[in-house]
Amino acid sequence: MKKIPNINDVAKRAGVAPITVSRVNNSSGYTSEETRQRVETAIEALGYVPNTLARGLRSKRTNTLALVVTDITNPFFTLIARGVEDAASALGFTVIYCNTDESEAKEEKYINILVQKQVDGVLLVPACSNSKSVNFLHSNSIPIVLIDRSIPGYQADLVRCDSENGAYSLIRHLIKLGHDRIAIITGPRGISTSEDRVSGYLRALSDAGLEKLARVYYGTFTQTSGYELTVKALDVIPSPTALFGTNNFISIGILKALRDMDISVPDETAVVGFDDLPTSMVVDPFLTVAAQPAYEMGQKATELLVNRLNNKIPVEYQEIILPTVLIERKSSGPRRVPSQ
Amino acid sequence: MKKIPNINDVAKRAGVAPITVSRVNNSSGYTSEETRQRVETAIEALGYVPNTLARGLRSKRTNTLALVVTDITNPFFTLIARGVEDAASALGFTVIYCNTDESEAKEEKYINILVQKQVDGVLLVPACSNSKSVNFLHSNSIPIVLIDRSIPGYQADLVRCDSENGAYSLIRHLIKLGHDRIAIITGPRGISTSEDRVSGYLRALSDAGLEKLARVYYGTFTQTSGYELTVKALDVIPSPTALFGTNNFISIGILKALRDMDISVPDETAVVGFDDLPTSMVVDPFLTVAAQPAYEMGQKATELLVNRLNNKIPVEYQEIILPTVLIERKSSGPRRVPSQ
DNA sequence: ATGAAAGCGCTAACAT
DNA sequence: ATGTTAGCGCTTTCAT
Repeated sequence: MKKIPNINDVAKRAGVAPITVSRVNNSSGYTSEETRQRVETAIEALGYVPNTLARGLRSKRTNTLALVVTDITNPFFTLIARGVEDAASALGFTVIYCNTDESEAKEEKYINILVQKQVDGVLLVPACSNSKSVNFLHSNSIPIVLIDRSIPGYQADLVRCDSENGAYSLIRHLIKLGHDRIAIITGPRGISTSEDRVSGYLRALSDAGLEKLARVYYGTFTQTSGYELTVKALDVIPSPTALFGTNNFISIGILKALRDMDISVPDETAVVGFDDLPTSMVVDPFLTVAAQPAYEMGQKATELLVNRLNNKIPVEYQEIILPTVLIERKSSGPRRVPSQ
Repeated sequence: MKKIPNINDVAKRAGVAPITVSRVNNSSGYTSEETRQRVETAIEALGYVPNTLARGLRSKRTNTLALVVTDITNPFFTLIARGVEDAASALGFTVIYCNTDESEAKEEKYINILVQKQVDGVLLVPACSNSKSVNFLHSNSIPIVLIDRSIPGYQADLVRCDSENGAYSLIRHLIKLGHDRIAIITGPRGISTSEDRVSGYLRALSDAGLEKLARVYYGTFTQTSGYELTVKALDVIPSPTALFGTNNFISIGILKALRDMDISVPDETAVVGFDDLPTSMVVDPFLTVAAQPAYEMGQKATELLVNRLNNKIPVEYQEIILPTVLIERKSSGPRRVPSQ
C-alpha cells in the first residue's frame, strides 16, 4: 500500500511551491497557462486527490450541508431530500442526512454532531417547537434554513407550503360536494403544519357557517395514529360524512381503518388528505389531495441556504411560501349520506 | 459573534494541557477522576465542541461513511438508506448520501468527492459493471461494501438478496397457477440483479419443461421501461398469460400499461414483481412479490463495513446473501386464459 | 497520570 | 505570476 500523495508531492514533481498547486486546484489567484499544465500533469501522474479535511480546517469551509428530517422513509421527505441533493451537488456541496423521528433528543444529538463536523449550513425540519437546536447552531455561526415547518416565535429563513390555504381549499371542495360533518385528523399540537392545516379547516367551515360542526383530532403524523383516530371519529353519532388527514401517513391510516370497518369511500365517507404519493409508486391514484411540491421545496431551500452562507442575500430572513395543488380524485365523491 | 472555543481554551480554563482535554473527550489514556471533572466543567462553561476536521486530519479517521445508491427516491433504496443511517448512527458514524441515477459518470464524480472527504468507508450500489470506482477507492485504502448488486469478476464484501431463488419461486408460483407463457420484463444487461432474476426465471421455466416459451425483455429499472416493454410483450401472439417485473418501478409500469390497454389483472394477465412497497404507503397491497429485506440489508452492510474498517473480521471477503420472501396477493390469480 | 513537541495537509496573508 | 511563512485544531509520539 503506497503512500497517498499530498500537495507537497505534487509541488515537488511539478517544480513549484505547494501554494501554486493549491491555486490550480481552486482556480484562484493567477497561474500561467504553462505552470498550470505542469501541475495538472503532476496531479494526474501521482493520482493526487486534495484532502478536504485540511482544506476545511484552514479555510473554514467544508462544502458540506446537512439535511435533518423526521423520517427519510416518508416519500414527502424523500422527495425533499432528492431536491436538496441535486441542488447541493450542482452547487458543489455534499449532504449529510439525519432522521430525528420527531424526537427532540435525537435532533439535539445530531445537531451537536453537525457542529463538530463543521458543516457550512443546515436544512432543518424541526422536530419540536423549541428553539434549542437552532440557537446552538446560531451560536456556532452555522446558518439554517427551516423546511416545511416554522418554529413559533423564531425568525428564520424558511421554505414551506401554504398549509392554511391548502387545507382551506380541500375543505371548500368537500363542502361544495355537500359535506358538512367533516372531521380533521391531524398531527401533534405545536407543530406548525399540524396547526396551520387545522386553521385552514376551521376557516373553511366558518366561511360556510359550519363552525359548530368542527371536529378536530390531534395525534401524530403516523399511519397508526390516523387509523386509531378514525375509529374514534367514526364512533361519534352522527358520524362524519368526510375525513381530512393532514399528511400522507395519516390519510393511509384513515383509508385502512375505513376499509376494516367496511365503510365505503367515497360513498359512505369521503376522504381527502395532504401530500401526494409519487406517481411512480401508485398505479391508480385514488386520494383527493393538496399536493406539496416537495422536490422544489428541497431545491429552493438549498439555494437559499447557499446564498445565505455566501452572503448573497439581504440580511433579513427570507420566507418562501409555495402553493399547494388541489388534485381531485375518487376518494371525495358527492355526499350520499342523508342528513340526520 | 464571539470566538468559537478550541481545545486550548478549554485546557487553559481547566489548568491542564490540551492533550488532557483530548484524552477526556476520547476516553483514551489515563485521566484522574478529578481532572476529568475539571475538564468537563470547562467544556460545559465554554460550550466547547471538538472540531472533527482537525481530529480527522490528525487521526486519519472521520467517522463518516458514504452511501451511494442509484436513486434514493426508490422506496427500496430509501429503506436501505434508513437501515444504513440507523446502524451507522448507533456505531458513531454519520452518512453522506449520493444518487447516481445509474450513471457511471455521476458515480465516478461522487466517488472522487468521497475520497477527497476522507470518508472511512463506502456502501455502494454499483451503477455499472465496471470496476473503476471500486478500484479508485481501493487505491486510496477506503474499504467498500457492495449492496444489492455485485460487480462481475470483482471480489468484494457484499450484502445482497438471493435474486435467483426469489425469481425462481415467483415463476414456480405462476406455473402452479397454470401459467405457461410468462414474460419477464427486466432491467439492463450486465447488472447482476437484472441478470440473476432472468436466470431464476429461466431455471423455473426449464424445470417445468417450458424453456421454449421464455420471453425476456431487457430495458431499464424504470416505470417507463416497464410500461413500454409491456406494450411490446402484449403485441406478440399468443400473448403472455403472466408478466414478471424485476423491480418495483417496472411492475408498476406493467400494471399501468395493462390498465391502459384494458386488460384485467389477474384474470386476463397475471402479474408478479420484485420488491414490496412499504405497508405505510399502500392501503390494499395488490401485487404478488418477492420482497427483499431492504432495511436489514442496509443495517447488515453497515455493520460489515464498520467491522471491516476496524479489522474485526477475517481478511477474506464476506458475502451476505439474504432470502427474499414470497408474498402472494391478488395480482397472481389462477390462469383464466385458454391455451391456443 | 500528565505534558511538550511536532506535524497531519492545506491555504490566508503577506511578500517579491 | 509565484513563493515564504505561519497556523487552522487536533492527536501521535515520546518524555517525565
